[in-house]
Parts: sequence; C-alpha cells; structure tokens
Amino acid sequence: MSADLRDLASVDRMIHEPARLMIVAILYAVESADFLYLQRETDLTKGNLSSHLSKLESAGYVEIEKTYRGKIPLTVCRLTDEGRQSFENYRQQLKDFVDST
Amino acid sequence: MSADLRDLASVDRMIHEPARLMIVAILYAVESADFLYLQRETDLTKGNLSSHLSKLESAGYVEIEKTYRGKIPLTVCRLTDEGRQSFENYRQQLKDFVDST
DNA sequence: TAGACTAGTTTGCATTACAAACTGGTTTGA
DNA sequence: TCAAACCAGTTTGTAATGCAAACTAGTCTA
Repeated sequence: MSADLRDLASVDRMIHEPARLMIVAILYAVESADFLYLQRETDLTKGNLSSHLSKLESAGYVEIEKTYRGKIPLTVCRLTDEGRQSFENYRQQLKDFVDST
Repeated sequence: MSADLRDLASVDRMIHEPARLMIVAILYAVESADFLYLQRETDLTKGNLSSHLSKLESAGYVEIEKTYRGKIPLTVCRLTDEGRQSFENYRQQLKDFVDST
C-alpha cells in the first residue's frame, strides 16, 4: 500500500505505450491472436502493428509464430509468461495510482 | 461503461508521460508547489523538471509564476482548470482500463 | 499475364525524453 | 575583495521513439 508517486517513474515503458498496451491487453485476454485480428481490434496500421509486435518480441513479452492458413501467411501472436507477468505488474501499478489519487 | 480498448489510443500524451503524470498528480493534490518541492517529490533532475514544466505550460495545463523568496528566485506552479480537467479525464480513462481488464 | 489483392515489413522523419552543460545571481571564506 | 562554492533554474545535444508512407513477396482473377 502507500503507492508512492515516484513509482510512476519506473513504469514499464514497453507496456506503457498505448499502442502496445492495447496489444498486450488483448493478448492477455485471448491467449493467442493473429495479426489481422489484432489490427482490427487495435485500429493500428499494419506498419505500426508490425513494429510494435517486433518490439514486444524483442522484449521477450510476445511470441510470434509465422505459419500459413492455406497459402496465405498467418502470423500468430501470444504473450509469454514474462509478458503476462509484466502486464499484471503494470496493471497493478495503474490501479495503485488510480486508487491513491 | 464498456470501456473500449481502442480508447487507449486517445490518451492524453501530455499527461501519460510518467514524469509529467507525477507532476500533474502532485499539483492536483496540493494546488500550488514550488520548483524545488516538485523536484524533491518527483526525483527528477532540475533540467528534466524544467522542460516538463515548460511543456505543461505550453499545453495550458500549468501556470508558472516566477517570483522571489528574499533574493532567491522562486518558481511557483499550479494546475489550470484545463489541466485539472485533463487530469480527471485521464485518471478516469485509466480507471476504466483497469476495471475492464 | 496484367492488375488487384493479401499480409505483412522497412524506411524516413519529426518528436521525444533524458543527461550534461550552461546561466545568472548569491553567499562564503581566506 | 574576489574567487570558489552554491542555488535555482534553462538550454543544448543526442539517442530512441512512434507514426505514416512506401515497399515487398506472394496469390488470385479476368
């Protein structure tokens, strides 16, 4: 308890960015989602979705599996355990902040 | 109700930035604070505090009054009505997000 | 087989946040 | 008395970021 404002300085920027927060929140809820589903849900352009997914992958928060649906490429994304944990931490920090102000 | 994840895309970036969120949250609580008080509370360097305050001032969220305490400069900051309103909106958006995930 | 479509990735650029250097004035102390 | 240290901030330099637009590689269609 006693959420200190200074804690905000340490929020996870990888998740704090709104575009990525949307992505991570979706993946947290659905376990796995393909690229186009994510694009529809987030309203991001393909370019931005692609680059945010790459960053989440580099951070170890998301796993990206490239496969095919018939002959058409299919990119399936899911949160890693680390991503799941980071999202929970982030969400808790937000909650502490909201509750304390 | 029914907080849409897409709403996140429209969060107020002026406030979303953690350093500024700290500043605004403090000013929301105390009505007025001087530069050094803000620096102690936020743990920001003077340089970063100064530039974030300038941005908040440009955005119309904070008023900055430069005066003196004896012979020493004193910079007093307070939220404007617009800043106060924006913080309340932002906080509500966070709350909606936290509640919906 | 040219043109349109699908599913993405890469590139270019303007904006940013931060740290470090700087400024202008005041106090201390030798 | 004047140089060094200190105070309260501002400005500058730079690397990283997010976004839009351009591009790629393959598939379908008329």
